Amino acid sequence: MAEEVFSQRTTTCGSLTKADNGAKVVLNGWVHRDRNHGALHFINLRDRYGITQVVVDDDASKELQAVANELHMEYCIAVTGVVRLRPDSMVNPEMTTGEVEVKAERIEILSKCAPLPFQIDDGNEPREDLRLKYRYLDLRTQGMQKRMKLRHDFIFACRKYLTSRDFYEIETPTMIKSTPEGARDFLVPSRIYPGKFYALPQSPQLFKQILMVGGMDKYFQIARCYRDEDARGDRQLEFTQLDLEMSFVKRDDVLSLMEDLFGSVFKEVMDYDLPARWRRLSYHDALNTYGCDKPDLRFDLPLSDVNEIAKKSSFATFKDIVSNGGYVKAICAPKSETVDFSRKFITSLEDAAKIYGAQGLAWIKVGENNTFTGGVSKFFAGLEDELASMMDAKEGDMILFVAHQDWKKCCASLSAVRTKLGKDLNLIRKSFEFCWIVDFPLFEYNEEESHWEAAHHMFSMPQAEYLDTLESDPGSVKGDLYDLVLNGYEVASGSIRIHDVELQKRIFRICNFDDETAEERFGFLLNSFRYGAPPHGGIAPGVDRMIMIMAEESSIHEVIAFPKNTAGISPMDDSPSLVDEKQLDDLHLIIKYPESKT
RNA sequence: GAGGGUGUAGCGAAGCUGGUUAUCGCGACGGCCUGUCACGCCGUAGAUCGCGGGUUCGAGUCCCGUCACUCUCGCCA
Repeated sequence: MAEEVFSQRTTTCGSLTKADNGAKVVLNGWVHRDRNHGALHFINLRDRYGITQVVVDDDASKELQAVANELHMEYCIAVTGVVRLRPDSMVNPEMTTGEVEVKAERIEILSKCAPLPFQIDDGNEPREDLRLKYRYLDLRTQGMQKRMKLRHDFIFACRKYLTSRDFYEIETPTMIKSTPEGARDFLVPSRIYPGKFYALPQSPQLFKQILMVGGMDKYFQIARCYRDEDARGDRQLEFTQLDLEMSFVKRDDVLSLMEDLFGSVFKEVMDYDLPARWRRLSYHDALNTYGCDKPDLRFDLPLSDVNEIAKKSSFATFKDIVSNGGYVKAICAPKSETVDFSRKFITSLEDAAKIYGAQGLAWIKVGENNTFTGGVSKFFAGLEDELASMMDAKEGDMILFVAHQDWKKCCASLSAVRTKLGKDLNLIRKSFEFCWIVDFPLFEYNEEESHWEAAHHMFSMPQAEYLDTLESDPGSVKGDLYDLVLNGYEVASGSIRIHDVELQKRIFRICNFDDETAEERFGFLLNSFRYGAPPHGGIAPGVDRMIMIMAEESSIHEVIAFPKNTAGISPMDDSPSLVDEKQLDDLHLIIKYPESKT
């Protein structure tokens, strides 16, 4: 190895204070800004820890002046010099190191920087694909540095807390057997066994259950999960879960552990005090009251059932839908100082509703003494006081209605209106509002394939009172399932699991897996249950989503070091990519291209 | 699979109902500058307006197609 190839730092760029006055130091870092006054140079030197001002004085040697003149932004340099106090009038209170500067005696250029494809930290954020292509530059920005720290702090705090509660961190395989339900699997072809494939796990579900059978009692893992589905702002094809599982627990043990965990983590990481216990809503109540199973509780605006009064109105559309067993729901938009309930605004709300299946959005403006104007007001003649009182509507408010045959579509459409109102009317409080959604239905009917399937997954325990009616009335069965919702995002999902072979088989059968298929697919799980399986349950918070919300971002890309774009491509390393014929041969694969491609 | 939005110099943007040489900020390059901290000042270069076709005397602008990115629906136990 070479001897000393560069002057190694004695401290970082965020640490010097006036207590260090007179100290000889070496700093390593990047040229953040370079202010050249001819004979006088100011260089803001940046590393992960902060920024320190380096000065090249007019008394500097010719050599030092020459090097200083050569510098450009993002050059990686080593500065040897002496810490000194800035003149009083030159102190920069904006910088933590603003009371001092380093008078350079020597500057070494460790690595030059090519002309930048975009500027770092100048406020003009480039398009995301460019940021992703040059992620190593993007990561140097203050925002990314801050979010990577938040991510580390969050994960470390989780590890620490769970360890204190007797959890073991255990890794499970990332090449496993493909299972037939849920999302599409990513497959890994086997070289040794032609035609056979591993799958990348969609979650460590079965393995963590088997860890419980193995007597590990309490387990967690920062687990990478893979699902081959289209991306969104809050999800991509590979993501990270804080996966955990516990033995000999009931639902409330898991819920209170999570409350304690995040209470501790939010305090430690953000100095934020969460309530000790969080609101619980049944799945049905969440849909009925907020229209969706992941309500944003940073603002209220509940939905109301107005079937009864709709029936009494003279509006044929509502009456028809109600008499055919459909639903009419309404929401009251509070009077706003900043937003005018114009035709244009109402249309924008209607557009939001239509995305989720609403045919239209009916509206009424409430005036003085419950006088109704506009929209469908004339059909509610004589019902003004009743409706206004039911909706708690006051002068200046607007009542909005969605009517639909299908309860879920009615809820979802009006929920979209609620969300838009929250944003547009500026009703969203700045806070972290957790809530539990519990009592999910265990099964949903798949119309296309004409059979029942698991609403979450097939390993969740039905609630005891439904054990006798699983087969006769699957649709009404509620499970010991729970979702954790934060600010309108689903951030965790879990359940108490089945640990009994016969019960598990009954669930498989209802989901259209005969015993033979179930044994073939899930035999290893069923087998483990034959050897003294403990009651167990768990949950898996999405790490990316949690940190995204904590960072007040709207895309998980902002909290993942190297994310894929929405098309599943990584612009930096250009994956996915073609491979050599030789590699395909080794894997016994022949590519069958779609017709449109070459 | 479907819909919306965006695409103008290395980056971020402006460019109105079509009208001369496409504008601004940052950056790059050259020069000046002793207390800046988004330093300042003077100057220079840099754009087939995503791509293809059409309408028109004339297209960055209008129309059709296409590609890329992005948001959303479907999908995501």
